[in-house]
Amino acid sequence: MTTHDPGAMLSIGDFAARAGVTTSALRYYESLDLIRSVRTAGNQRRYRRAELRRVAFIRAAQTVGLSLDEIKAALDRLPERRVPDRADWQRLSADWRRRIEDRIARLRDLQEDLDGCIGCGCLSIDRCAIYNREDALGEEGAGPRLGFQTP
Amino acid sequence: MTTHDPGAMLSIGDFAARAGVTTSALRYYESLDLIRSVRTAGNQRRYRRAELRRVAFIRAAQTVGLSLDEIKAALDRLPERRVPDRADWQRLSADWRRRIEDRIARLRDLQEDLDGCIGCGCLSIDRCAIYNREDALGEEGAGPRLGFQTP
DNA sequence: CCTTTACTTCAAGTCGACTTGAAGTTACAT
DNA sequence: ATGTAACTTCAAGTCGACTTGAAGTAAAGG
Repeated sequence: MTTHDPGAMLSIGDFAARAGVTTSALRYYESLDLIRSVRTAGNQRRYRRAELRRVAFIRAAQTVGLSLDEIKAALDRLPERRVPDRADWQRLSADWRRRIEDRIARLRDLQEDLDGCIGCGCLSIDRCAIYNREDALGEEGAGPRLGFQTP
Repeated sequence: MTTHDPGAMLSIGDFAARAGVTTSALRYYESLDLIRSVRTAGNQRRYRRAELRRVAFIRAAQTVGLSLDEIKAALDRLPERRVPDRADWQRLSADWRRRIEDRIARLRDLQEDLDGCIGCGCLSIDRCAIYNREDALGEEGAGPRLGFQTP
């Protein structure tokens, strides 16, 4: 901690500690315009407490499987001038809840199929429900194919 | 298709087509000992049809968020000599179902929290349930932090 | 026999989300 | 005033799961 002035803006170290992320992650987020900071006379970053909410949103959104690009798109819909209020966040989180529902549904499907397909040791792979679930993979660029699809 | 002999082993191209993955992915899986092939006199790979089930398992497991390392661990518990039977696969899938349940539970928690926390626009980030959900992140090596946790 | 298509290996490239390191600067506590 | 912890930028490294490309070999159809 640098100072104890209650109303002061936070240094990157303090902010990172409160946000539960590393300072390098914060700089990275800022480079992507996900969060903002102001600078001191000596060029150091200072954060408003309201930015904590943005970071919280980013981390939570990530655990639901959103990419930083998608998160940026969501955050960009927040008002520039005023501090986002309850209604703003609610608009965002509605979108989000649909995603969670979606993901849960996918997992449920997979689990149901487990009972009837791979679990049964069947050989009819071409007709296997699990197997034919994700068909639109392969053939388009580099990088991990699976691991987490953000549909 | 190379030949129409019904009982023949499959070339990598045919196998890939049936499995719905690319040939390069198959070679990669083989390099990790996830699947096996035999070689022709001319050093080309030939696959038994039973291997299709392994690939189906791999792909399905990936959609649930397992890494290839974890999948290998699971597959290594299958018998070496005989072709895996219904009981073998069922033993595996039981383990698997627990993982799916786990993942669903996590998402449900997150969704519940959404109703009370970020959605409300609260400022008490330090007490926020979503925010404090994933604390054990940061500080251990490179690579993506989030995106999908395989706990 | 010849041509095409499919295969072989191996090294290097790719993507997202950061981290790490180097070289230098600022701010706070004594 | 000074030591040191915290900060600055920028380039390069990392991880998993593949893909891409080059250079060469094999197999099937005509």
